[in-house]
Amino acid sequence: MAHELSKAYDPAEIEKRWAEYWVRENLFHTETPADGSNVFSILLPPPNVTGRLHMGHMLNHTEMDILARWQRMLGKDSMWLPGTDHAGIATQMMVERQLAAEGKKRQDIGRDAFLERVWQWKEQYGGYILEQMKRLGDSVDWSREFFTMDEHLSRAVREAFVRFWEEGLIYRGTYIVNWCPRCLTAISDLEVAHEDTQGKLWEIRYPVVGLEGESIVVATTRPETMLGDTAVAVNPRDERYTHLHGRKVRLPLVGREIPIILDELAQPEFGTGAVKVTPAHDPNDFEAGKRHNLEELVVMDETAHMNENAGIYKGLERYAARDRVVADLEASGALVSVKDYLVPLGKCDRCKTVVEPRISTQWFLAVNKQTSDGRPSLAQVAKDVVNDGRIRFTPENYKAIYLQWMENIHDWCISRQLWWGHRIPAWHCADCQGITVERTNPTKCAHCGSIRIQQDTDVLDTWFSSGLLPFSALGWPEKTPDCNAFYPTSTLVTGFDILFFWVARMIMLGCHLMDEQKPDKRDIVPFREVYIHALVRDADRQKMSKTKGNVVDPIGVIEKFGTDAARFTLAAMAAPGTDIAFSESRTESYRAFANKIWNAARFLFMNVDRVAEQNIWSLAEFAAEADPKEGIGLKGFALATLEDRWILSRFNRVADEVSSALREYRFHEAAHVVYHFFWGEYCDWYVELLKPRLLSANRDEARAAFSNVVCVFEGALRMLAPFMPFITEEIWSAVYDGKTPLKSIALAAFPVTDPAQLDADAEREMAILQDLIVSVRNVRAELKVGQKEALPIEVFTTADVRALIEANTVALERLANVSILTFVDESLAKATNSRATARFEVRLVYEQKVDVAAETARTTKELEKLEGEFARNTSQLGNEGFLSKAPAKVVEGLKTRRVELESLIEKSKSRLAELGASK
RNA sequence: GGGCGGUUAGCUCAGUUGGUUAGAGCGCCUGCCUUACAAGCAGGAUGUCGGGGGUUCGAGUCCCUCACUGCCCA
Repeated sequence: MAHELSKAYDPAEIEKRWAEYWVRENLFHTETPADGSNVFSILLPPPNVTGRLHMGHMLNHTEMDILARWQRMLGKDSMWLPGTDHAGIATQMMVERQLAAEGKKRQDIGRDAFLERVWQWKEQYGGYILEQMKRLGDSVDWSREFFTMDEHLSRAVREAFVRFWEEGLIYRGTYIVNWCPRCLTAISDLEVAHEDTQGKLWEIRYPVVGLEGESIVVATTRPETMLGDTAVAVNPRDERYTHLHGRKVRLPLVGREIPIILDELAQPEFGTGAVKVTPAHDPNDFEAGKRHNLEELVVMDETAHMNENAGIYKGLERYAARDRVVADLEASGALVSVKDYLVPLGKCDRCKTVVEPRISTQWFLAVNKQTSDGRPSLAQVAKDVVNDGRIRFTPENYKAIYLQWMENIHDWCISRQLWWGHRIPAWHCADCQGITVERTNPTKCAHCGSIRIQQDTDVLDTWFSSGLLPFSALGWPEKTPDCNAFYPTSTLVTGFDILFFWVARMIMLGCHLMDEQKPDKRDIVPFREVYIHALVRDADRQKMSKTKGNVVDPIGVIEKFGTDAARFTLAAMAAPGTDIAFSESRTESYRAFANKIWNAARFLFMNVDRVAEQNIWSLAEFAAEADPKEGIGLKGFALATLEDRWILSRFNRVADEVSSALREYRFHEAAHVVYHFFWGEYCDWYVELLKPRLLSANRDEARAAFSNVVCVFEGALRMLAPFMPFITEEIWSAVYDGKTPLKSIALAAFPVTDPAQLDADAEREMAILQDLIVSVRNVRAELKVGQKEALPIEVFTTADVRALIEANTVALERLANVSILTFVDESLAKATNSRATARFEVRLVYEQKVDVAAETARTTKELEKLEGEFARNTSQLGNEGFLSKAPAKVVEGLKTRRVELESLIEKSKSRLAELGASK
């Protein structure tokens, strides 16, 4: 039979099969709808082609997949767009490494041949991470897969560049930029990681020209740059130097005379209050240099070796030069002191080489400038759309972080001196030096008509192209049906580490470039919501890092516990704003959950087979009734007993709780709710209560029971499917004996609350019954009665609870192992082997008595707790302010509780007295 | 230096607008191979919610302050 499940749950086999099936069937392809009114669209943060899946990806993908599947099951046109990023530096480095193994450099083979090699590399290894994504079960639309260097995406990059150029927002200029002397390229501010490093502070004496014995002492952490000093700055308010205004100093070692300038760059409070100024090698000095028209004397080359301007130091690497300069300063007596000093060193994000500020000609995107046609700046719009709620951040505090960053943003250096990437579409004229920027490759200079033009050699920052993805991947600049239907995307799920790199840039670029396509200005944003997820750390809360060796490999976790368990673990731990301390013990427990689902299915199928043979009921009857596209409540559920009414009500309530949680990205809550419902309610109580009816000789009763138990089970599978897509797919298919009405559970409907199926009475009554059963079990455990020994019990209670219990004696007998149930007319509070609650008192009829000492201790503690609560209750209810100000509901609750407390305290006291007497 | 966060059971973490008895998983203790599940079942123990002060009828939740700690930016 098609619903035969293997005895042991084996995720590896199941997951492999379905992962392949989903891809093969193109199951998650979404046709483009006419408009975006019923769309849920989400863009995958494209992993680098060089990338390998890590735990951060798995969290990120799990969350997106839960959202995408949930929305799809809610009937949305759910489209999750996958792709990879060409990752300029990273990819270029991979191929350079290959070349190095052959003893070659990229310059040896030339640009064209090199790019050929990169493409080869990409074809061969670039799809690795996409294959890993398939193992995660990501429900992406593979038919729309993109690569940022694809032709149509490259065209979008070019169009964006040309437009910005035409609007005056892209400009070329000579500025001081962050330069990586190893990668040999400029990098943006964001790609520099500042790190406090133990260094030194050298104080150097610069003699004042024409004033014998006078000098200025400057402090520096980079003495080698003194070779490029073109001034010394003092603060105009600093009286220590007033008499030196207008003078010059003589640069030690070099002998050059340089002016003393007055500038706020020098802070009187700091050290001697005087600073050396090296405009070509420090960003602040560069600014000061501009203010004072100083010469920008470059003393290093692009590889951070000293150049001819450094005189005798020429050819030395910067740190070797530093040692020599310091030694020479010391020898000449110009060195005043050396102190240990914590230096905030900027390092290249990619290769950790210390960044060298360097003057060079680069391309920039102006972010604080109005466009030539009078539109507000990119940064302004990017702030507006967040301030006015067109984009919403979760957790909310990222809004402030984002806005603050946007407030202080500088122009973006978008050119990189790499070969791999989108080459800048600008042509330089050898005759008139003019720049030609066009949509199609020009053949002559737009300014002088010369044909001696050459394309700029730089490429664009990778983030420039990824910043366009929310629309370029949908076909922009064309006004495609995809742009119409899927932009703005519904939500963006990503980590805070790329909040500025990527999220902020998508907002700037998206709002600007999509403005013309979206008449409703609410729709210009690249996404309506941003969910920033946490960091996955190791079990000890340490950041995972290769150097620490504590990196958890997601594929390893998947192989050990299964994808479903790994996904569920991450979901269950993904509370917004809180880092995840990933632990295998948690994963183990969620594999146990998967196992529980598996065994529940086996149990059902085992019983189904039995009754099918007797022609009582079969799965075909369920399949005939089922409408898997209908998500409201449960259809075909027959209300017969308390547990039926209860589980139906709980199912409906939980459906709503899961969706509410997911709407607010509270993945952990959604996971917990569905976990507890399936295990703690469906398995532990409903199935247990239902077992006798499954075996019932009464045909109608048995049929109703089977129908119900399978009905809820199938509904629960649909509720679990976004979290655990594999096991639910496998079992759902089995429920239909392999003849599913839809190609996948992923296309079925997610449960939605039917208010008519909520039943508060049933839930309240069930709680009493559960309480009674647990009380009996509790006393049994204390008496150490064997599991198999049935005992008579006596119950003292009110008429309505009595009626409730009488209607459910079978349940009581089975689940509490009760032999005979007797109702008595007198309180059992004092009786031995008893338990008292506010609704009933119950006693086990058993000659052996409980451990009096242990029972006394337990009851004493209970009494203390009750009395504590009673005292608080009394003081609150005796408080005028409370009575007049607290909501009526709360006051009523406390009053009801007071009556209960009085009764419980009375019962505990008499119990204690009785125990004392029996000693 | 500027900004943001965290401190709740042995461990890792939840706790939505202040409101009745602060929860989960793991771990721990006791008893069970009850034929769906030992990856299981049943029962149990465990918290001065970092310290101090304040607002309030009422504070784990809001404010101030101190301590420790993490992150981002410069």
